[in-house]
Amino acid sequence: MPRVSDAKQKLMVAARDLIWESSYGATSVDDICVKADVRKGSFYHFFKSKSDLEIAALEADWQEKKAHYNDIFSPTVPPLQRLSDYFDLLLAKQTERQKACGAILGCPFCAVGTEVSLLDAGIREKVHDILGRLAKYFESAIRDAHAQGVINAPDARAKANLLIAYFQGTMAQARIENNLERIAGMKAGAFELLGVQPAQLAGV
Amino acid sequence: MPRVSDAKQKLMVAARDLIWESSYGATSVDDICVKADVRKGSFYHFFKSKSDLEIAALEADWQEKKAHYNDIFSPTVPPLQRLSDYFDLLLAKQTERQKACGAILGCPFCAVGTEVSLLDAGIREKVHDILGRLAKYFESAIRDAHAQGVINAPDARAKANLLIAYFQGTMAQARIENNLERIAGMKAGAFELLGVQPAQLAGV
DNA sequence: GATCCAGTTGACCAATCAGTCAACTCAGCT
DNA sequence: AGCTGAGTTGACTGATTGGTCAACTGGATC
Repeated sequence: MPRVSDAKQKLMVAARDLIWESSYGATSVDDICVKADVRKGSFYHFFKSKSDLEIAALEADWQEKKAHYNDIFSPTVPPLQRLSDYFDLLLAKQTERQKACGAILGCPFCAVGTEVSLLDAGIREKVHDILGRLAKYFESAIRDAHAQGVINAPDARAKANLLIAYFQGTMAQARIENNLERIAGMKAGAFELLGVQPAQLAGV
Repeated sequence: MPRVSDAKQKLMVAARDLIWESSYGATSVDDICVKADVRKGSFYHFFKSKSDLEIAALEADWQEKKAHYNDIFSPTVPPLQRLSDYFDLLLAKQTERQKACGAILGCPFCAVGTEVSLLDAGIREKVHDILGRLAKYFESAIRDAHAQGVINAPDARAKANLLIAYFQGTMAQARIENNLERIAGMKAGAFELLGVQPAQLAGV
């Protein structure tokens, strides 16, 4: 197999960043190529369309995050600690991005999903799929927390849906308002939503 | 003042519908003009840019909704009844739209806000402003409910933020998943989030 | 060193984009 | 009747869009 190329990866990273920092519709294939330092012909050698690239880029983005999430949501960690660690990581990442590009970007999956779900079924399904995977982490943490008696959530799935919706809504608000405080306050909001007693939070 | 024209209104309605049913970026000025049956020159007679039209269309959309909301959230209505009525109206409107265009569209303000908040400061501020006005309805209903002892929410503002975030997140999910059930289940989720005792819901 | 082929290149295309403009229409006013 | 000016019209522009293509490159295999 002659020639090793990192053009495909560079295109996916460039697409993720540009689309996150503006939008899918406002990001052109040319923009992505320039940022990735890859010529247009190479773009269409690796991806059959802009939509095709975005689907691959979303999956690659998730795969990268998944590794961290598997650590944070490890069953060896107390369930409320998992959620606390997750919100800490999220705040750190958003703060980092804010420093780099001057704005709060929110959730890259939800943002593009909301934008193109009525235009591109492939992207819609990919985003739906990825958000479903994220929900699984929340669900098992909630189920474990209920089993340990630190929260009352007989229906873990329903409670996870509540939490995920609150989470996504807050991320959307943070983006629209360009307001990091929304994200900073999310941990407290999540624990309030879960009905966590302050006593349970000692050391978390 | 010679000639009465409804072109401006027709353009705003067409823009709201087209952008809601696809996206801001994917909706062209030509599309809007065709749907409104107005020529391009007239468009730029009334609005100085596409962004300018969208800002006006968002405000017009809110003004139309505001009248209904003032009825639903009237202080003469019991506070939990207000919320219940609001979620009923929301479900009815989304169901109606689904029949008309075959998809769940979610919140028109949040969708466009998420899409363009990093590209267009004018639209971002308008969306931010409108979502803030909506939050006021929730806040006062929650404050009244707390005062009457039917829920426990000493900080009505914080609880309203929680509810609004859940609401917006659910609407985004409904759009991404094209799933009416998310909206149908939102009333129950909202009351669970508020910690409403089932006994308080008799007749609601 | 000939062959192979994944990867690269940049010119190219038709379609579409937001926005412009000068000419035109027509109801109300004097 | 003639003027005024808000509203209308459709052709037009230059830039940009997503996508195509034939020619080319260069490391690996035989």
